Amino acid sequence: MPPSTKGKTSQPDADVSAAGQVVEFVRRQIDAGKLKSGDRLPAERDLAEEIGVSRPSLRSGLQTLQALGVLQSRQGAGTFIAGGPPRLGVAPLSFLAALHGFTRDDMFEARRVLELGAASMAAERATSERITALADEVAAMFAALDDPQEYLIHDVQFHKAVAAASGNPVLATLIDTISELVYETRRRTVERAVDLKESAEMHRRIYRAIKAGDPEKARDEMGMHLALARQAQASEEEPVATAAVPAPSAPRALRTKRSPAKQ
Amino acid sequence: MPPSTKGKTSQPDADVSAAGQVVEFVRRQIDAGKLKSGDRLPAERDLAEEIGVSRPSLRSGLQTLQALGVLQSRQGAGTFIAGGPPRLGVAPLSFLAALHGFTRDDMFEARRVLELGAASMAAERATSERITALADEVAAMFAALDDPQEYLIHDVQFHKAVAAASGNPVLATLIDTISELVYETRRRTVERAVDLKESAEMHRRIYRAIKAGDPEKARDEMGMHLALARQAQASEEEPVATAAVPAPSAPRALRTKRSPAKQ
DNA sequence: AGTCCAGAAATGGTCGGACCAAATAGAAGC
DNA sequence: GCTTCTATTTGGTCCGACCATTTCTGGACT
Repeated sequence: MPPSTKGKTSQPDADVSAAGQVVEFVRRQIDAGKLKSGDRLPAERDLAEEIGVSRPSLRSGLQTLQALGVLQSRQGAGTFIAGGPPRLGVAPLSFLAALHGFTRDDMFEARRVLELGAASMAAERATSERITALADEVAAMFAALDDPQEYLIHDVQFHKAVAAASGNPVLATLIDTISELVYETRRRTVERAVDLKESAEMHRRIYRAIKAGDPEKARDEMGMHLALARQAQASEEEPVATAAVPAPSAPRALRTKRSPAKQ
Repeated sequence: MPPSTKGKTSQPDADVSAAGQVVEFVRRQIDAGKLKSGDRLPAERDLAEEIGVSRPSLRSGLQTLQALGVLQSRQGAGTFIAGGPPRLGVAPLSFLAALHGFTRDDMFEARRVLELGAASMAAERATSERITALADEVAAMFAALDDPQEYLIHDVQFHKAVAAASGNPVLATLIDTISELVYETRRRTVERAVDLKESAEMHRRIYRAIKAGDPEKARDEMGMHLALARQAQASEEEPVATAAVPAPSAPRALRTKRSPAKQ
């Protein structure tokens, strides 16, 4: 058990488990530029041999990477590095919320902080392309005043566009993730939220502030908009807290397997 | 299209894969309150039978949950729901950064947005306990002016305390995650960062603004502090690719700053 | 009686092989 | 040339076995 023979330059993150080796291997390939977005990995059987682990172990590692959103497997086709825009899964946050009782207000507030910052930064440095994208979404919103479903799509798109206009991909990714989580809980109650005309006007004011390069105003306008949005959302609240699953299925006997000696 | 007729809270996300069933099963148990932080899951062999999948498939699902930070397994002991404070792993963001070329500046900027919001919110609603915790950290920092390592610990602790004082666990978790990622890359170059005395004074000013209940001032002070911190950090820049692999130094244009289209 | 330790049991980790299902590529037929 | 069908590739699932670590248990020792 020589603790030093591992002369590798690896971080203290010395996970020597088989699955860990796989994760680290892929990570190295990515860092070295040998694997990039959209690339296809070797077949599992080949990769397993190359890394020096069994196929089950390899799959264990790939499973981890898949959970992290790094990989995506398609049966019969292969395993690929995730493509498309940077995306952080909602699962981690969602589980965290369920375990620690994060409320929707908490989520919304965090989103508010992020979006306020994004709006401010967008006003400071948005490129003309980004600003055009914002304008397009505002126009689409006004054009969809009589179609709530369509309106909502462009509402979301507008906020994503603001996040993108901030020029910071980390911020944009975080906003996307939290928004998705917040949005997930209200999908049903779309229409009757607020007066769409009023809402569209607010978005237009945000857009104008960003275009004018006024960070404070952009932040304020976004703040007002979110305040109203949250209020509207709160009015349709329900006890959607953690333990609200309405008995999805039979009251299965769960604890009857083990020996009764316990407890 | 037909909105789920039932009042079910289940998403349209109908993953019927074996691993998916496991994840969903655990999720339900958590939502229903049958599993909570620190609890121990049944043995793999029992759980597999209960859910109705094979053990390999069960392990696949557990692997996913482990990657998400929901579970933690200990050989010989069992599998447990993650305990302790809410924590979001750095792995997802870290991989995303490696894949999409997020720069350290991007990270720092996102952190800045979050911490500014947290400081502002802390000033608005921090409880006396939280404020006391802040005071303790400030005191510890002043007491460690001659011990950079110790100082850094309390520096980090102070920022975590501010995040906690915001009263928003989502925000606090996000800040913790990003901070960890930012710190991860500079652990080595600790001491020579800045004048510790000056740094401690800045933290004290942040603390005072929060205690005084002045959101704008708290935000400003935090902003000034972070601006300086970033500047100091930038001065010790280096090729900080994640792994110190010899790396054929990919001639790709990946390591460049965000020159295109920005600013 | 209390304490300590070795062996047994429980439990997660790894492995090899086998078969199934989906997707793709290439040959056969029109 | 185009379509269609088959064969190969590839990921998904399962079984059974064995290993490594931890925990429990029973007995021996003080």
